[in-house]
Amino acid sequence: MPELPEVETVRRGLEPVLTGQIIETAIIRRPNLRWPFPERMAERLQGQRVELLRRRSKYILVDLASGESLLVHLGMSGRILIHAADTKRTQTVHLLHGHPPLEKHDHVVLDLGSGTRIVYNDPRRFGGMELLDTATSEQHKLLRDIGPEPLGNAFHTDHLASRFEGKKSPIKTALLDQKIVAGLGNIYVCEALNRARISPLRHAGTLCYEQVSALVPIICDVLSSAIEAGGSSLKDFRQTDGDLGYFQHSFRAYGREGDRCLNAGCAGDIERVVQAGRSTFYCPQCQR
DNA sequence: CTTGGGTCCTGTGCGC
DNA sequence: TGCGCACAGGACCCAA
Repeated sequence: MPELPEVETVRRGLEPVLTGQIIETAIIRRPNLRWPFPERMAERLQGQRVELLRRRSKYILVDLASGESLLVHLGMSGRILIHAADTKRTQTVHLLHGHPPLEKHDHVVLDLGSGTRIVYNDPRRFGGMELLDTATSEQHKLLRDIGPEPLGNAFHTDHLASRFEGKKSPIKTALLDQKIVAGLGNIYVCEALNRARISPLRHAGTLCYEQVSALVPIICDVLSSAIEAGGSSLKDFRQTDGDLGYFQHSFRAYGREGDRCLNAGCAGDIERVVQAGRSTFYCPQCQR
């Protein structure tokens, strides 16, 4: 599910309610997600003050006063929802903070000093959590090999061109490779390639410098626009307040099989092919 | 080293 | 109505 824009949307939703707050209680309701939860995770979270919320690629990092950071990945179906303390319900139902009952797949719950409750829900459990040292977080196994942030200064034509040089795999696959550039997933790769009019089937090494140069700002634009729209909601994704993202209304390729290509002057139709086991949507007419 | 395929897991929607 | 299958936003691991 969540690619960089969705993860950034979640980070921005959490930032104002988590920053400066104390995690009073951490409830961990199963032993693992994709991998086991860290040793004594609840104890290491409880009583900690949240200093900062960061994002690296598709990971959210919650920096704690202890010098550790909670790393969270949402996998395909992960969701984080914020439940504000409900004083009205607290009075009428005599609950501590009036939170609704937990649901299926609510795996981790953080109760804050403010009474706000943060709930991590993930039906498919492809997500994961880790606790790592804040100071050396960039060197952690999960983060150290990840390529530059696409919205940062290190992502530029020279970088991408050198990573594509001699590469035999299709550019679609190359852009999904987190070691080349961080945060892109199936949707935004399809969208960026359609807008750049580059075929997803092209071997990455065959792009000329001018094409790479055109692609870089298109990737930035697609991601920035999607963040502004609160991400894309296909089925599961929700912002932290439960709202839908709405960038899916701006899709020009993803999920539009059989529909007309929206690129200026193009009369082609979007087709679906499978690459490396994943659907690719593109216009064979204008994407070359 | 690179590359492609299988795998983890649950839910939904479709054709029959 | 019910069943089986395909498919879903990710990414690790391993064989070739």
